[in-house]
Amino acid sequence: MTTAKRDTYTPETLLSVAVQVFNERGYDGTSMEHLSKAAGISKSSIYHHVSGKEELLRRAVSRALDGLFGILEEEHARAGRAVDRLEHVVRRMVEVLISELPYVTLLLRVRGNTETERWALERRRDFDHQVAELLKAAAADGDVRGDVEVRLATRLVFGMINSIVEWYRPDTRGASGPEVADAVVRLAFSGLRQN
Amino acid sequence: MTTAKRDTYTPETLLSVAVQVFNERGYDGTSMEHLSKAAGISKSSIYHHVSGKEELLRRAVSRALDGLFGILEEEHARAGRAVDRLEHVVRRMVEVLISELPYVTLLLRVRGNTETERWALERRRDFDHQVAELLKAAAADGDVRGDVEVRLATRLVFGMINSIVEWYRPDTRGASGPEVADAVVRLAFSGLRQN
DNA sequence: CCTTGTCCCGACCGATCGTTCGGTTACTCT
DNA sequence: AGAGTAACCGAACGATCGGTCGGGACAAGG
Repeated sequence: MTTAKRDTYTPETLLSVAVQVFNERGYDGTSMEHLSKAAGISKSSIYHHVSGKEELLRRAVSRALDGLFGILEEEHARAGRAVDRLEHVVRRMVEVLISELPYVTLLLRVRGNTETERWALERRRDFDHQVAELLKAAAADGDVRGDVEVRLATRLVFGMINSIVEWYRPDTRGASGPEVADAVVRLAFSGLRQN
Repeated sequence: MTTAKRDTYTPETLLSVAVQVFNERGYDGTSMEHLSKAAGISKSSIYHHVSGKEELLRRAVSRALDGLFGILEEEHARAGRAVDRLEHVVRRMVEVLISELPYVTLLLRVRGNTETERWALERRRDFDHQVAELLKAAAADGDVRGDVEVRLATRLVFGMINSIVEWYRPDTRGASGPEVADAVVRLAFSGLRQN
């Protein structure tokens, strides 16, 4: 059997390169030629590992979505007061965004041109909806301010969180992951919490 | 002279159609064939009105940038206490985002593949920097909470504002423009203001 | 009438797109 | 050594890309 493979390209190593290029040039703006140059492999060789460009996209957004949906299954997201569960989800969203940065970045830029992209958009909407329900429950408990519509507040907080992919870079000596998570929670909840 | 033109296509009417398609499919994902179908005009006829695909992009992002930079020249953005000027800029940003929605949407999705896109990114950075200076001044006045880094807070508030283009639709009976502006200001500043 | 200029079109250009194919290299296993 | 196969490549595929070209339809001015 081939238990010990030579460390050549695998779909995973190829994926990490592809996602990086996708994020720099945009998915539509990236050609297979671009990918082959970045990976140091011939264009046709890519097809030995993956079925095509769209499979790379599907693998990437799947990884991002798995990370996000995993949050909802964590204990702190399932038990306790709604507002506390919400805070946990928000903090963990930031952490997942940062730990899976390139994959989530790609997910958040999907437009819906292909079947894969539309599937990704649908799952995203599903996730957003589940978090919105959490915020609605917190509002029903009276733990969240009532002068801003729940639906609107959800979208704005999501916007704040998701914007992290536009500027966060792990190498710079700027704010670290936990620092960012703290800042987001503080900023979001000092606006959301009832004083 | 041709003082009274027939109401055929102009660069402006063409632009509004193009921007809409760009936002649906992405700039790179939109072909001139797509544009010609959407505009009800032949592909080659488009070149009678504009020099090409990139000019449409340039016109669109220019319009968005003009709207944003116009805010900084308003009196309420130039005189008064820094925190009040900041609040005015934030509110007006939301209003401009909504009034010029498709153009700003396109601007915020630019990636930097062409010279035009890189120019747009540079002007965006310039605008962001000027608003960040405003927030820094408000922090120096002690009007903004000090437990979140200024640079980080700026980016998060920008993220919240800019996310509006991802979900706001003028036709739905959801929150209206002023309502959204109020919500953003309230959410952002109850987290930013010193209590 | 004829000219002039605007507006528009189908046909076509070279380049590039994502993908396929035939074949070569290089490693693993017996 | 020889067989088998995973990894890789250059060349080429049909399709589509952004853009060009020569000319037709039509209204305005003489």
